[in-house]
Amino acid sequence: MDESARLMTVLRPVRAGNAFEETVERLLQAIKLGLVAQGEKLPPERELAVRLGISRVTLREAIRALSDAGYLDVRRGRYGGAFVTYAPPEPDAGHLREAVNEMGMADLSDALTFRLAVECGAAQVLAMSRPGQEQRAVLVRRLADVNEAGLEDYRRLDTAFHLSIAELTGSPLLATTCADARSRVSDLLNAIPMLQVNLDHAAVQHQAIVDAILAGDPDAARRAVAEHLEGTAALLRAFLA
Amino acid sequence: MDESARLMTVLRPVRAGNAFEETVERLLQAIKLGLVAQGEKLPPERELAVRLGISRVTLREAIRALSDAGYLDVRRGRYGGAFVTYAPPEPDAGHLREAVNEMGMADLSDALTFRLAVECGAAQVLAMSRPGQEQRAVLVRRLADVNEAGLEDYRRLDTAFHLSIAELTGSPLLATTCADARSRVSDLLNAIPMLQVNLDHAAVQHQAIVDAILAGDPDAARRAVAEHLEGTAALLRAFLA
DNA sequence: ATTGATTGGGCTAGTCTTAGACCATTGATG
DNA sequence: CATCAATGGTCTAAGACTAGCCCAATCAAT
Repeated sequence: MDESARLMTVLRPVRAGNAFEETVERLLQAIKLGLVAQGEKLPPERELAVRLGISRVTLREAIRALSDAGYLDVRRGRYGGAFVTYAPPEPDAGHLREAVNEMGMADLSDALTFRLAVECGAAQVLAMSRPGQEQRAVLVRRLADVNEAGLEDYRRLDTAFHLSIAELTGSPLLATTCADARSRVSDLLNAIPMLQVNLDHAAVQHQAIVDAILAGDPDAARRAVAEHLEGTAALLRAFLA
Repeated sequence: MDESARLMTVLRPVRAGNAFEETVERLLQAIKLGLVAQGEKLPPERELAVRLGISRVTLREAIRALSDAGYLDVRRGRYGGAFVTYAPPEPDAGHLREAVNEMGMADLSDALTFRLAVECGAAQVLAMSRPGQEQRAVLVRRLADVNEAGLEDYRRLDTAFHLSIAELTGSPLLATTCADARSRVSDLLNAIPMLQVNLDHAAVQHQAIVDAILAGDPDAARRAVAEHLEGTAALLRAFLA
């Protein structure tokens, strides 16, 4: 934990891969977070390439790879586009072990710690900021969405709820960081079976988070998020054992 | 705050610039955070290029730019290297306004919010983790370093103290995120005059942070960090007005 | 003074990436 | 059924980036 260790932290690779690989990751993030739901399509290639700051050629390579991997269905012509075909796999301990083996235990622990820190931080900041009527309404709406969701939409709307907390702080940096943190564990979360007991428990914890934020109580918000995420982490560990 | 807004969050540019620009930013981060102090030198080009995952040509362009801008002094031959010549400018309201104008008020607010969230999150996580003897010793050591620092070393050791909290959580993701958050405001912080009153105040707050972490009290840790950073933000605002 | 190891300086051939133009397909609409 | 706008498919020339190699400078050790 000396200076040289800190130097290593900052002098890490400038780029996580080539443009193609990074683009695949980014699109996969949008898909797995449910930002483009099954049946919907990505923006047109020309527009998307501009948004991502890459050439159309590179974007098309990435889309081709995701299409080959079964995440997208690309259709030509007017009203065509790259349609999302991905549906999260059925919860299963095998998938979970597979996902954990792919990332390694160290990275798993890193990802869970990271998520805990940034989501607690976001909730706390939002609670401190005394959100206005409009923001409160969005938060309550997202909570209701999760509670009304069927099993198919649950993960997606749960993600939307969690991300909206960071978004409502008004900090784009915080929003993208929370999205990043969430996407690092999304495959793991998808592997956890959705038992009614757990969903009920989660609903209570979600309510506690919203209550604390609406009450402007950062300590309670922090605690509620920590409890919720620790609960999820415990489920993961139990399911792994 | 609807789905399309969330999509924009994720479908942002894949790369923040070309390899040259990103490399300049990264080196500047290491320099401004004081990870390579004045008079010290960067690792040799060949080694650094590997660490940063770029070619030596691109690295050399970046070093050249920083050398031209007065941050580095490059010397050839054995025992040569790229020596850091940068010293933070004297605190001054002019510098501050300049820095703020460069980044814009929206980005400033974003950066401050971001830092508040991630540093509070890190402190909370560390407090929850019940750090071992060795970690506690590092934390106490860093605190002592700040308190014993002269005016010249204060900023650098203050940075080291703050970053060590994130590092001690054992999460590389969290450590790099906190380093990123800090570097986004370092120019602003450098512009604040170091009055003894403020330093004394900061010392008390630093102590409160360490006490809370050592006591394993995440709420107190969160509160202490929030108070400390809010104090800094208040100084900034006051100095801007 | 000579040597040798270490480090920055520079060149070249090849690959990755981009910008922009043009082609092909689709399906709603008149 | 012909049209047309939106969208994916393809090609090319130019620029960005890389890997690998060799040169030049410096200075401690001998």
